[in-house]
Amino acid sequence: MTQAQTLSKNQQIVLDIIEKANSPLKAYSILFNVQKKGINAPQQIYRALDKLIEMGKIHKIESKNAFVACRSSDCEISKATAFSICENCEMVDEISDTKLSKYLSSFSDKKGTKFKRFNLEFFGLCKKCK
Amino acid sequence: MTQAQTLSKNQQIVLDIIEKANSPLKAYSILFNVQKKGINAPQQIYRALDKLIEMGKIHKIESKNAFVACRSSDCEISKATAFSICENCEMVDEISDTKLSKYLSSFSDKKGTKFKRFNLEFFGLCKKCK
DNA sequence: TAACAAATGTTATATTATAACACTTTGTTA
DNA sequence: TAACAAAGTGTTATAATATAACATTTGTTA
Repeated sequence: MTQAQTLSKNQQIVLDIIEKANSPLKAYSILFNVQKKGINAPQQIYRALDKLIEMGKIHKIESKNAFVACRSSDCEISKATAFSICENCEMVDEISDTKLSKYLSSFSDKKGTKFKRFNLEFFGLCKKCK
Repeated sequence: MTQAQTLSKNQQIVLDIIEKANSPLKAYSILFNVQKKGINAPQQIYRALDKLIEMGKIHKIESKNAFVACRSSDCEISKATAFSICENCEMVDEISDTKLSKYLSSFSDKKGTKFKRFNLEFFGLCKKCK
């Protein structure tokens, strides 16, 4: 039973912007968007981003240094994330596929080592760009 | 039949260093290591890195902004890469698992879209750190 | 309400990566 | 082999991404 998290002011501002966006946002583009709200420094953005990631509210797209809102229920606090990324228009979709998620969560390497967490990024062309 | 690639001077220098390392190297740490060899600027490193990635000689670990030599034959010009990353000591191993590679290479999302390329990063503790 | 944890605001700086331009070397082909 | 194109090099400058450190405020809980 996870406690419903209440967000701090800056966390809520940053999350709102990311949720409204339909593509991944970069930290500095978030910063430029919130300067009217009194947030002036990168630190304030990065701190909010860190907490939102911890809470599983957003994910970082590592290959793009950009952030998207979590749309999945599978990934439970970002232990198991998968994305499709369009190489042309930069669009990113979170992949929510129980079979894939189970397969990778239970994957172990040749030494039998299991892992706590994974992040998978697929690249190709989205429907529009094909 | 792929043509054996001959490397340029800088490409060879950078590749040598990455191959000798037993953990991922960052661009600027490569730079500091080769200044005695007359390479002075980040550009020179990044250009070599880009080409080496294109050739499939090295891979970028996206979550660490670091580079490792390719030890796999599965990944054919970096179309299908998977790594295990120790959260404690930062060690990275390339995962070479035919089944995993086939499964992910033929994966398609719910709209039936297939992808050209993927990168998978697993996180956990390595044998030493457990 | 005292004590502690979490979040904030701020300045400064570290780290990662690319732009732009002049020049050289290498490879191709007429 | 001369002429040209393509790839690579060297260099200066700067853009983009991210963290350190510290003083203060807010929120929580004993």
